[in-house]
Amino acid sequence: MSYTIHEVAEKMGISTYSIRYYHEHGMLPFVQRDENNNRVFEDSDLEWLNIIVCLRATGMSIARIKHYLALAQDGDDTVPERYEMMKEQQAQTLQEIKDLQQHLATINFKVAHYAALMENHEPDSFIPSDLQRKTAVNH
Amino acid sequence: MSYTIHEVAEKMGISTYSIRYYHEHGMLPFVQRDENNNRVFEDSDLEWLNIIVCLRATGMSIARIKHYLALAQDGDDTVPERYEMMKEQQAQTLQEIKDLQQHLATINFKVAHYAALMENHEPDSFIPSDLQRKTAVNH
DNA sequence: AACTGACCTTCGACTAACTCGAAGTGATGG
DNA sequence: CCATCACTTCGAGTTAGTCGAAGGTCAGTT
Repeated sequence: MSYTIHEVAEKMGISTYSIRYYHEHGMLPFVQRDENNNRVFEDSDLEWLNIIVCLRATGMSIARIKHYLALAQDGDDTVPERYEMMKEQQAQTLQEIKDLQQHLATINFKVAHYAALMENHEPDSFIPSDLQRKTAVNH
Repeated sequence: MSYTIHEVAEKMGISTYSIRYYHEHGMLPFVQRDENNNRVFEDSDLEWLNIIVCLRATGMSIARIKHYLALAQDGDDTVPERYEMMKEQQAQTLQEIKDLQQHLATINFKVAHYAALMENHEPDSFIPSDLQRKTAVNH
């Protein structure tokens, strides 16, 4: 099964711009062209791209992803390094989720605060106290 | 209590560059200067900054944060709009956490895959199958 | 008095990762 | 034959920092 760049963009939830950017930067080495020079994506390309999207979304840089892909094309000897990379990515992503949950608690407090203000028609206290309870615990 | 830019950077876990950037862009309107033109941060500035860091970390753009701060300085009439903004940020952050958890599952699978390869000294299959099980469910 | 080092300042250049628009190519369809 | 559509390349623009150079102020030391 093969796909156009727009179909791939749709499937992966990213823009065609990004896909071209990844391709231009050598991150989709197996993508073919048809007789009109249009990119043709196979399922195996989508698998690559899926990994790329996953690693980007969890904060890995383009340079590091390129390094990872180079390792993957270099055979079995690189498995330990790839393992280390994924372990690191795993740890970073876990931390990122924790951070987001903490920030979410702050936002939850804000939402509740404004909801209360609107409910009770209390005057909104001026800026300092509006921002006062930044470290609200909320879980 | 007042703080230098380096103390604030340390406390907030961001760089001094970012703090200057926020200040230059009008996001820290109450920061004072001492007699040598150095920035002096009060606790109320840290409260502002804490909100800024929270909103940035959850993906709000600088432009939108500036709008939010402008609303906050505009008095009670803007509470409903601020409420809507925080509701939206809340929803986006929840979604972002879900997405990250999904990506984490993919990474977990990769880690397990490489661990198995290293344990069993199996040859690493070539790229397509290496990337095969991208949609592993893992929760 | 001059020097050193620790802080801070501004300014302008640079970066990553897109994002977009303009101009062009080639197949399809009325 | 011309329009429309889907794609192409290329170069410029955007966001949110990140950094280094050059310089001011002060405290302590030689």
